[in-house]
Amino acid sequence: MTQSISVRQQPAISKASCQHCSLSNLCLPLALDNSEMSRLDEVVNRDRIFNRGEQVFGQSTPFRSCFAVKSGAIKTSMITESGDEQITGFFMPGELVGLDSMSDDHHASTAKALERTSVCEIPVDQLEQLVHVLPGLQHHMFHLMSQEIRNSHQLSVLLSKNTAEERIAALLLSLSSRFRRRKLSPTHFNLPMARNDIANFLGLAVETVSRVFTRFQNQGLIRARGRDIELLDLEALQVMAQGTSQP
Amino acid sequence: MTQSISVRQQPAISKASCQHCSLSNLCLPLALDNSEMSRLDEVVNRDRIFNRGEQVFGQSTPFRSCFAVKSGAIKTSMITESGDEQITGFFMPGELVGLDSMSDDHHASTAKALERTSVCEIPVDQLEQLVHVLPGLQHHMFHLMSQEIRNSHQLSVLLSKNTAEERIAALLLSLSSRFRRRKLSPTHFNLPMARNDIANFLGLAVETVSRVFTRFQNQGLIRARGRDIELLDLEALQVMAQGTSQP
DNA sequence: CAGGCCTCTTGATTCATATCAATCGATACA
DNA sequence: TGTATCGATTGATATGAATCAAGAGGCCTG
Repeated sequence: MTQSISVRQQPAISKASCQHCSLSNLCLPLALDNSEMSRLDEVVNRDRIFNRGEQVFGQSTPFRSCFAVKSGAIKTSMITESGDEQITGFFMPGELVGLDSMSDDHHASTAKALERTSVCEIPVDQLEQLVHVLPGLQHHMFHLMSQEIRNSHQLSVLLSKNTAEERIAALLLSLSSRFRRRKLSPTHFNLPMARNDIANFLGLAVETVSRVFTRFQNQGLIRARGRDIELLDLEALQVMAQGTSQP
Repeated sequence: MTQSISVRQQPAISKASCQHCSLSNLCLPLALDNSEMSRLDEVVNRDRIFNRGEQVFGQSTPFRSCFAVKSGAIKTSMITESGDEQITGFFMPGELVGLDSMSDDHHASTAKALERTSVCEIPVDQLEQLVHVLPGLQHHMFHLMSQEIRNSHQLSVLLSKNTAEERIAALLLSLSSRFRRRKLSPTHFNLPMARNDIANFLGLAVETVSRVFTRFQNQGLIRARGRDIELLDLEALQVMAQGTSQP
């Protein structure tokens, strides 16, 4: 039996300011000094809470704000005209959601909380004004958006070039490095999302995801008990993720 | 026999300025008034020419500039560690290439000319400064980058949810609307890219692309002679592109 | 004008993964 | 406490597109 004491994220004793937020070195404040940070503080709508499954915004929602994840996790997806969902990203604490919507007056995607999640809401009109007086923030915004493009291209590569095993290895490693970034264990963590979401994101059937997990387990690459995941052989996973196309 | 007089794009009698460029209503100047445009003019490196197959930049190139396509066409791709290419986008006149690289000091992708192509080079450090004094341009840059994220997400949807036929229909329609935007015929145009590139971009084998083209032709949806394409039934293509998943 | 080299097309076979079907376990529910 | 519901797993079968193989049509080059 594993300890089943749920290690809930304490909502960080933030005095409702970026300065005191434990994520300030990951999130937007990363690019700012203290005085600049307080400018940002003024426009941020702190601590909006969403329960698992609740929608942060939808494709029909007018676009007013971006959201920084504070705790929990969010998935974004596009719902096609024929009604099915394609998950386009998972967002963890310190990451910014909604950057794909800045080219329109309504959101380009739907964002849902994967678990109980708290976010900081950042109104875009105020963000744009702020960016205008804080060159560092502007640069950082370009950086973030560019990163987002790159991630998405990377996803395209995964979807069109890689096998089921390679895709799943890549996802596990991506999650791992994001946990590491937050100074959490990169080898033992809880998946914030269901198998279903993984399958959808990676363009696979749930059954395939399940099979690959058990295969990985039999090969001694991981240990998986539901959402509790342990990566036992990072190197092997890295090799796997890269794909070995040419002989 | 079709007229084989090649309708080469005249390099627009641009007096080397955005004001006189025929693309000013599509490209960056879109967001600017005349005085602002001349500021942009000062930083743009005009009329760099690349022949078919030549590289505009590569993944190892230090990132200094974005490029606006003036005539011709460009493909961008990511080369994976295992050495194979995944095309991430096609860029036509009036479109901006290189936005995925603003988060790093080297390019995130490789850009190659698909045919003889002229581009305007825009040094990023100067662009960032300019953006800082021209709020309209800043807004537009956010818009463009956001659009790029959206496009890429759209590609992911295509790759993971749609059949070969649906993907190809979608690509043809995307090209069509981009020709329309430039006031060219949306139903009769020359593909700037080879079948190979289409296949790669859409995550298919060349043979599959070829087969789908002939199938479409037999169904009376298109007429295809090599790169010369005529869309005969836009509506049917639209229906096809959306995919009919649920019964 | 012939030869060589691409690009594109067409046909036959194979394979990875989807789909269909059933069971199991856990959590929620009343 | 039993029952309904949902998520995950496992097995059997079907299939869309890849791969393998070969030929056809252009286009350049010597």
